[in-house]
Amino acid sequence: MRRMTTEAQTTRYDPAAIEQRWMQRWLDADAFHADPDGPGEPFSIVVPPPNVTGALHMGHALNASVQDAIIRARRMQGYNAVWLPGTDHAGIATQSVVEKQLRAEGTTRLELGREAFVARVQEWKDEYAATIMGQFRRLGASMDYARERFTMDEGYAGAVLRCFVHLYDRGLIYRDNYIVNWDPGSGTAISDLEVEQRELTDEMVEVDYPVVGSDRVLTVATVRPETIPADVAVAVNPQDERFADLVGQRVRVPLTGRDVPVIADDHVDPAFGTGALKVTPGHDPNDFEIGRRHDLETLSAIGYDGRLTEACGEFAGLDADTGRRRIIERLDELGLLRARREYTHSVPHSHRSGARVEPLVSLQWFCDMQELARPAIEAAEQGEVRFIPDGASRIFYDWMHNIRPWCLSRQLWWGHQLPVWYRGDEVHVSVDGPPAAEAHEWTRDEDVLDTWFSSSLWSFATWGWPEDTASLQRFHPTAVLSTARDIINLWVARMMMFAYEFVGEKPFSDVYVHSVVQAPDGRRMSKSLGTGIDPLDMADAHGADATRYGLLAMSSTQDVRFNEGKLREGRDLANKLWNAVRLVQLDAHPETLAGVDATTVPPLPPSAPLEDAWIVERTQQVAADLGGLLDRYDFALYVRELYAFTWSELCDWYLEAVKRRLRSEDPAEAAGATAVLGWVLDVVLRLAHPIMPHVTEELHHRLWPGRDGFLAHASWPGHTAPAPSGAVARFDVVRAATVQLRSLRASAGVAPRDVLRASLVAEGEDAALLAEAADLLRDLARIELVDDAAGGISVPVGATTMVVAGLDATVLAERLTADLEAARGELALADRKLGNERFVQRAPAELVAAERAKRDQWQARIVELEALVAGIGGS
RNA sequence: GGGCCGUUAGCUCAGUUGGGAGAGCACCAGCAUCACACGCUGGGGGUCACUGGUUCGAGCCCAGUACGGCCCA
Repeated sequence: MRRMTTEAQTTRYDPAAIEQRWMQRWLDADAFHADPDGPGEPFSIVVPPPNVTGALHMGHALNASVQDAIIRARRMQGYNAVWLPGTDHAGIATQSVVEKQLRAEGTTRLELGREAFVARVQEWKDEYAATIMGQFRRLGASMDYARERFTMDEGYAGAVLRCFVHLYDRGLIYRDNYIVNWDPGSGTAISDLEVEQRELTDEMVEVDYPVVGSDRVLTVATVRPETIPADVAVAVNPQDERFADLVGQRVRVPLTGRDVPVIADDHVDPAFGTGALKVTPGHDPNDFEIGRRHDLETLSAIGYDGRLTEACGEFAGLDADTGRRRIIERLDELGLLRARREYTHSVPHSHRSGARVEPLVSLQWFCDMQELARPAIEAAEQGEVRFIPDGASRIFYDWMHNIRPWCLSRQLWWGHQLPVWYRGDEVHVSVDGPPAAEAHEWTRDEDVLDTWFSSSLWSFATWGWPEDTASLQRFHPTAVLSTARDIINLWVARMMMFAYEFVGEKPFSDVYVHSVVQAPDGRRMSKSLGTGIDPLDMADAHGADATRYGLLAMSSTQDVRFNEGKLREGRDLANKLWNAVRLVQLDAHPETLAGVDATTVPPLPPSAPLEDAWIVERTQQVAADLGGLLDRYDFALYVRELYAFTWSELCDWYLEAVKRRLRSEDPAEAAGATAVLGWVLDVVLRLAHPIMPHVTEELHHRLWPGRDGFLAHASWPGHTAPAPSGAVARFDVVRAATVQLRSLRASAGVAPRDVLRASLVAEGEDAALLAEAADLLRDLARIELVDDAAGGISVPVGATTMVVAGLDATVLAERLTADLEAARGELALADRKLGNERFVQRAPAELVAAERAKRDQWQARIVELEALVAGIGGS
């Protein structure tokens, strides 16, 4: 790898040029390709395939950041790491957007015909899949792009049909009549997911149903009188004494002359309406269930065109709204209308067309799920598949324990057409269809499979199943699936069921459920409300690294509000690293720098400067911490510790402390400083790389132009936390003293550039330590230690006392008096606690002892401060 | 209507097994200090939603209330 530039860096990091250039280099070098025969333990991730409907949103960007952080770290750790990309055909959603496009062009899919329409959607898919992959690359996602899959590509489509046939042969897939969400706007059935509830004000009417063989009437409340012609029963609650004697009798359905039974069913709420419910299994999902329980027939009053059917007699052909008004008028004329009033309720509408959903019964293919669910439930219970955070498993169990048959067929053209053919009453199910000789006699089922059916094969079909490929052998099961909570049941659970059924093993070991990124107002980001924020815009504004950093910093086990400030924090951190490297480039000892290696802790002689011993120990500690946080999927803490260490320890303290030696005339001193500083930066860049791959790769090559290969392939600095050597505690004493002295100077109004003379008067460990650290005090606190600071004032610094010249006595007295007040407050607190007998008796002994020590320390401190204040006052 | 989660500084959020609250941003004051003004130094700011309980001790455990969000019906 050649050095990219020889001139000094600019003072501000500009991600725009650098990010795109590195992704191109990685791709040109095939840096993210993993071969099944490659070295290392396999570690694989399959991306949750985004819908080809549109572009990536903030949730995708967060998930990509999570997966890339994981896969990059594992790659550096020596695993044979592979991240497989791909997209989902998203049947209903994609068909809808293309149909909308056709409408704008003045045509429809029906005019186009199935073949031409599918070709048209394919064009859309090609365009959007390319866009999506480009967006992943823009974010720095280290996917094995040559492995890109699509849920309808040739091999995958074959796998899908094979699964269907297998489940059919096992008797788990069957055909049945069922009520579906019919969207009259687009002329198809739609899934529950495509339905949204809207509040509407309709009219609730009460209608008399005469009881047969009696002069009584049963009054029924309904908002859909136009479905009366399809009534097959009237239901009351079994506990409802008002109607107990009517159960088992028959009533006459108005307008039709048909008699139907009065039945008792728990579903009926006695407090709702009149307490009597007209049962119309053909037009209401709840009624459909009641119909099944009571073995009722299904009639149809509304057709697929949204108009009243022949069953409605004189009203046939009217649209539902007109029909409703006319039927109410007629009921009124007949004297059967008892009441009418406004009624506000939720009404299902098509998310796509906006039309009011018409529940209708039709013939659908179903899959029985109970048997498939069992191994998946056991896997979760036995910890073979783990959910992180653990709470996500409850969503899984709730659904799996109450699993219902899955309606597989969709009345769409975009998707996997069912491998089902009909000839009269005969049904043929196979991957290849009926024998060629009689092919013309058979008609293929028009419907396609629910998109989630094909998604359920994603963990294994992407590696080439049903072929027994090397990749499948090596990379399945995958290591972790990172996904959103709302598709745990739709997708994750089904992947588990299918993996056990078809490949006999789990699809993944861990399921990491990431946060939902909400809009800044705390609600879900919404396109229609205009609260969506495009992650690619953020990458353009702040850099992809900053966007990744920000999203991971926001991530949590809770849902989170989007906070652009966190992205700016990432941008600032990138800039901080950039400038730390700049300092090294300007000042470091070149030959020494070239010899640095992150995986080898630099040896420190016993005489090594305190700051070196401190930063080396802290760096190992942080490397160990971060490794653990990654294993626990705690990305927010990872990012926070990385930031805090880089900024508040490495840059604020170590760089400031080491500058003097770095620029020393003495080559040995400069080399010693470079060896440690270079090593720390090498480690930090590696630890930051999974979060901020571009800037770290760039800086790595700027610092070490002689090194071969990418930082993306460099070894992980997997240091274990060293036993405390005391260096950290000792440096902390110097650090605390520095802060105290700076604070004193500031409150005394001493100009920052003025160097104050000071002498140490006290004995003891800390005094000796500060004496040794004279250089640090001068550089960091601008305090020059001298033997005798004539005319100085005594001030407490940590556990010792210094005489500092050049401080204003009055200001200092105010300051010390404030300290004294605070100390008295602390003493009072400790006294109160120790005065509580029950605390002394019941609290752990070491805690009581600690409290006593605290009290003694504050007491001594007060005595000292009182003396100092008196001394100043007297001078 | 059912379930899950949240409420901590002006804002966005941390807070591991209960032992006297932290970060970033924002704010105030100072600094053109030779890596960085996307910076440096110092500083102010919290009745941990509310009520009650358990405990020597509660942001943390328990019960209830209010408000907000998400999922399901």
